[in-house]
Amino acid sequence: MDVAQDAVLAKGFAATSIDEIVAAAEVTRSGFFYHFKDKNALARALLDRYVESEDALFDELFDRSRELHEDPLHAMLIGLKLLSEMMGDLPSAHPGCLVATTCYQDQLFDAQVRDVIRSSFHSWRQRFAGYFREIGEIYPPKTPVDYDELGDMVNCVVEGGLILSRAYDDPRILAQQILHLRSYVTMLFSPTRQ
Amino acid sequence: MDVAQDAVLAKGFAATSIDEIVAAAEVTRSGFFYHFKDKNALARALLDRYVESEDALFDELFDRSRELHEDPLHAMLIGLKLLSEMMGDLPSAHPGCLVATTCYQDQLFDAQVRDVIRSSFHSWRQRFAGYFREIGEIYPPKTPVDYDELGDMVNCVVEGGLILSRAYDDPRILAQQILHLRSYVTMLFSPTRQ
DNA sequence: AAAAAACTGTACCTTTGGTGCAGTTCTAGA
DNA sequence: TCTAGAACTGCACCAAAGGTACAGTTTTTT
Repeated sequence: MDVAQDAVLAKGFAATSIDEIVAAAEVTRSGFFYHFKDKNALARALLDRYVESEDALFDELFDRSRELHEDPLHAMLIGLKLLSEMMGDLPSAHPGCLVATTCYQDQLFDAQVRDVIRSSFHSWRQRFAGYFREIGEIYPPKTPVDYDELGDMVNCVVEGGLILSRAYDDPRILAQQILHLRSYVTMLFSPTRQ
Repeated sequence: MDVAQDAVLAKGFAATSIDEIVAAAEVTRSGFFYHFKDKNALARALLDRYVESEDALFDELFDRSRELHEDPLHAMLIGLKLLSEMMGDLPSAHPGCLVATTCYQDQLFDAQVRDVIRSSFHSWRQRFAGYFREIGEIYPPKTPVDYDELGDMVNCVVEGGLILSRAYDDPRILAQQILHLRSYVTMLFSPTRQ
C-alpha cells in the first residue's frame, strides 16, 4: 500500500502499473489480484486508508491546538499555524493529496470511489465548519458568514496550495497560502474597535 | 483538439485513448500521428491552447472591470465578482482546469510539459500580483503583504475551488470560494476608521 | 500540372489490465 | 501435531492501448 500510494501520488493512477507496484512490493501479480479484485479496489483501499490517516492528522493537530488555548478562535489560529508549518516543513514538495489526484481522474473509477471522494471532502467541511461555528458564537463575524463555506475554504486552500506547491516544486507555497487563510480568519472574527 | 480537451478534462489524460479521440473527431489513427508525434505532443498542444484561452479570458474580464471602475481596488473587486459569476453560471460543474489535471499526472509527460505548467502559473501570479501592487500603492494594506503570494492566492482558490466543485458536482462552490477571496481582499485593503 | 501537405489503411510490436486455475506455503486453532 | 483455510506463486492466455513503419491516396497550394 505504501509503495502504491507513493507511485500514485507521483504519477497519477493510470500511469502507475500493477507490474511496477508488485515489483516494488516484492510480491507477484497473482498475489496482488488475490487481495484486490482490480485497480478500482486498490483505489478504494488507498483512498480509505488515506482519508483515515488525514483525519487522524487533523484530529491530532487541532486537539493539540485546543490544548494550547481554550478559546476557539485562538485554537483555530494556532491549528492553522501548525498546519502551515507542517506542510512547509516537508523535505521536498508535498506529494499532493490522494483525494484530489483521484478526483481529477475519477472517470477511471466507479461511483463508489467518487462517493469516497465526496464524503471525505464533506467530513472535512463539517469538521471545520464546526470549529468556525464555535468561533462565531463568541466572536460575531463582521459580515454574515456561511460556516459550511468557511469549512470548504480550508479544503479549497489546501487543495489549491498543493497544486501550486507541486507545480513550483516548493512546499512553501502551500504554507504561505494557509497563512493567508489564517489571516482571513483573523480579520473575519477579530473584534475591532467601532 | 476540442474533442480531446473535453475528454481529458472529464477523465484525465491516461484514461483518454487515442482511438476514442480519433473516432470522435472522425479522423484516423494515422492522421492523428501525422499531426502529433505522440501523446506528449498532444498534451503540449492542448496545454498551450488552454493557457492562451485562459489568458484571453482573464484579459477580457479584468480589462472590462477596469473600464467599469478606474480605481484599482474596486476594479479588482468587480473583476473577482465577474469571475465568480462566470464560474458559478456554467451549466454543470466546471469541467476543471487542464493545467491542474495535467499537474497531477505530470510524471506521464516530459520536462517540457512540466515547464508549461510552471510558467502558466507563474504568468498568472505575475498578472494578479501586478494588480494587487497597484492597489497596495493607493490603499496601504493593514498588514505587510507579499504581492506574489496574493497573486498565487487567486490561482490557489480557483484551483482548489475547481476540485471541490468537481467533487461535489456543484459549480457554486467555486463561485463562493472566489467571493471569500474577494472578501479577504476587501478587508485587507479597505481603509478602516482607526 | 507539379509539388507539397494532409491524410488513409494495414500490418505489426510492446505494455498493461485482467482472467483462470492448479499448485504451494504459511498460519492459527482443535 | 495434524489440518483447514488463508495467503500466496507460476503460468498460460486475452483484449485494449500506445506506438512504429510505410506505401498509397486525396487535398491544397503554387
